[in-house]
Amino acid sequence: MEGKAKRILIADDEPDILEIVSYNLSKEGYEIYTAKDGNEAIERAKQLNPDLIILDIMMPKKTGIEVCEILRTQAMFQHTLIIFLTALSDESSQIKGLETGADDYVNKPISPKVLISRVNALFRRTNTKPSESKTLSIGNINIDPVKFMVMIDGKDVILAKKEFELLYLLASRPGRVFLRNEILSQVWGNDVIVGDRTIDVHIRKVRQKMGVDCITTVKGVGYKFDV
Amino acid sequence: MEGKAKRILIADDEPDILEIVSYNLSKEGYEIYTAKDGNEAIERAKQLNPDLIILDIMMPKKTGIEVCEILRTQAMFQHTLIIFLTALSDESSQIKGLETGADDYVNKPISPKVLISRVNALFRRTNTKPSESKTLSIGNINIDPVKFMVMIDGKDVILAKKEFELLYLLASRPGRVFLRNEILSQVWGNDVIVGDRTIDVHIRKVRQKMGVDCITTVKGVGYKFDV
DNA sequence: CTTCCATGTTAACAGTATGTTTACACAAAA
DNA sequence: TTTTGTGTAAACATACTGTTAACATGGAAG
Repeated sequence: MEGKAKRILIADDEPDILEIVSYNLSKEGYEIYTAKDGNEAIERAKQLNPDLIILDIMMPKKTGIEVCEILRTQAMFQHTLIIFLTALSDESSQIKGLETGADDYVNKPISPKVLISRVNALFRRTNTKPSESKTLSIGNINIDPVKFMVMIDGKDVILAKKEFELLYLLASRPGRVFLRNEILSQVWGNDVIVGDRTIDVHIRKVRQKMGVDCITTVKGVGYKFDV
Repeated sequence: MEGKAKRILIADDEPDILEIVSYNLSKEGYEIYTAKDGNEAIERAKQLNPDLIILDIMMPKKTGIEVCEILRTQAMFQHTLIIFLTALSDESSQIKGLETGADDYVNKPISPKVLISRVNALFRRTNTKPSESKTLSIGNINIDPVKFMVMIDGKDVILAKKEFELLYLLASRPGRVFLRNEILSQVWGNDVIVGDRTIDVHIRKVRQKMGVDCITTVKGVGYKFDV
């Protein structure tokens, strides 16, 4: 059910707001990142590629509107959710915000509960597209079967097909030990017969390419992905 | 340009509201249908299978909340957008509404313009796929599907039709890997049968003409546009 | 300490997926 | 008609994957 912690970037120049929102959303199981002004928001967005960006409108350097406009011109952020969170409650600001390409517009003073509800509602709606939803996140490791990509601390790791399938299997149940037989039947298929060392060699390649050792050997049993 | 007029069902027991909302949304090009109470809303929803349902909460027969709950149990309405439009502005109602499975919650008195913005925002998000003829920018690469042109660092690159379609598909989701099958069905169409090397040849031509290598091969899987 | 066995490591091999080039049919433009 | 360019196919070249085999290592049991 879980699988993936959504990443949320919050940009606001008021530390109080950052703290309140961060606290409440992280309690809901989201991974929270923050930025203090418009420029920092753009920079961090590019680094993190978050699932949702919450933007204050009145910020130093660049306003939330400007940030939104800039991000929306980039293909990378075409599908990123954006919520404006602002004290400007007048009608035209709201319309402007939504037309800039935001997905929601919430007025301050904010109620944490309402914000959480709206965030959840946004994710509920986008989650229904099953294509993007199988991404695994364990710590700072990101495994995306759609992009066929592994990211560690924001850096890409290119794995071959079998290597990726192997890693994905292990990472799908972090901490759980997979017997060699299980791995064979899941990654190679039941009817394929391969030598004993084949799994080891692939494990080695994955370990090597990832740099981080997140796969533990359980001698006489199999392998597991470290939690 | 546009595909097809979106259908919106509005349920409210106040004729005035029905009229104002209907008028404003139909002016935007939507097809509008109405219902006067909860039961009628459910009935008409089943008949019409609308793209969006706008529900008043305080209605005779069944409240908007009840209607929403009932609809959401039906597979048919799992992906239908729902907006609550209500005079109940208190926080808990809003939360309740959103948690029932609604996609937005707008308070009365309504501003037609705000409502329109929010409706548009919802559809913008779900419209995703087909020919979202928007200019894409990735880094210093600009792809304009209207002019059928690609610019790199301000310099024009002329691509043939198929080449352009291929590039545009990949660039529409930078980082995402497209399987060979996907590429075939999206660029060539489902029924067309072409040889194995055809995709490669086109990829090569695109790479060649662009000068920059922004397309990565994922062996055994497909191709992706580098982020 | 020695032995044994499971796994780690490395290099090399074969098969396959993709890259590359050329050629040709066909359509559009001139 | 000629000319030019596009899309596809075929043939060959290349690079990489997946696999094996041979050997190294390391820990546990005796």
